[in-house]
Amino acid sequence: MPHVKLDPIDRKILAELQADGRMTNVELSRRVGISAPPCLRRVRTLEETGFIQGYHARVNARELGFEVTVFAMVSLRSQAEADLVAFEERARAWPLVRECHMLNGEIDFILKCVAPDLSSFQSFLTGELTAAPNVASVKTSLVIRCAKNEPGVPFDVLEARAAQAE
Amino acid sequence: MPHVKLDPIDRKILAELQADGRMTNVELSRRVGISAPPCLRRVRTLEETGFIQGYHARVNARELGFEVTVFAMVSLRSQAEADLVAFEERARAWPLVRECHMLNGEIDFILKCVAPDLSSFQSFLTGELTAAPNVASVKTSLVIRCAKNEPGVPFDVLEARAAQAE
DNA sequence: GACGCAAGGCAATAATATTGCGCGAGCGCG
DNA sequence: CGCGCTCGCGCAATATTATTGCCTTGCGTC
Repeated sequence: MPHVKLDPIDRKILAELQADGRMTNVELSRRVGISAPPCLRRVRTLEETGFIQGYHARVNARELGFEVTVFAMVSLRSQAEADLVAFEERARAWPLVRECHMLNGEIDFILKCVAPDLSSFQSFLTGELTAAPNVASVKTSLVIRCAKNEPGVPFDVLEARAAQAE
Repeated sequence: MPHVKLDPIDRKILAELQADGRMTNVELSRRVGISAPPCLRRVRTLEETGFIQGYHARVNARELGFEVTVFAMVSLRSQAEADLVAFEERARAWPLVRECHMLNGEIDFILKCVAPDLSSFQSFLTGELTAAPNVASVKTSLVIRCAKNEPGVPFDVLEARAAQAE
């Protein structure tokens, strides 16, 4: 059931919309080489089947006053499934936490956080995160600068693999 | 120059477009409470001033065959600026690396990587990353599961601060 | 070769984006 | 106070785009 086969046109559509989510359907159809109506039908299908999960504007966090990005490495006391889930739910409820990934190894979770400034992050850290139940230790690293930020999928790698599959 | 003042309508526009980047301008104007033409003019201004940096479709990496996400913590031998920049440029060129952040503390960089499977990640790890000049050590953590992934800005926090500023 | 499906294109229509223009509110100054 | 300026809104007209219906084509099967 997983991995319904996509043809090269579908992959091109995904690549184009990942790069520019507001491209008009006319422009998109031109780029992928078919006319507008079937192109739109493909896009709708990709949305319905979950290949496209949504569209978002990327906003400039710094300009909006979120000067600080921090990665927090969290270790828990108990790794029982119920405790892991409890922590995940807590993480989802914290607005400053934008991502929460469960990891293997020493560290149980890595959180990507944003905050207006260092002091508001620190009050979150001491008042909420380290104070949360079952949290054993938290190590934080401040982001000095961001050299690359391209969430999504490397479509060039995908195409290379698709060519292989021939 | 930074931090031009945005009014509540602008912030609402940003919040709505962050949540749904393909919303039509008429729907957006309805939600923020003004008519379509001035709403579109505001959006254009937000784009030109860099508050909106782009629009992107969020695609399902797993469905596309990228089963593996890994965080790699990289330490360099030299932290001279030229060497940091050299590493950043290398990171930008690796397709599997989707994010590269420079950190304070022990670890110099954290990379967020995706790969079709573990073996292709490991070949990247041993063949490219640890083999790169100036790389002293790399510690990797496999993502078991993702509990939260909402890149962007918490607009509820932003509104709370804006209310404070009154 | 006939049938049926899947996918595309064309043409018409509906919806949306975009532009031009006039209006009224807020503001600084005489 | 009142003039005149500016800014941002809304309305109306137009251009562009999205969407639908329908026909055609290619292809695999029987």
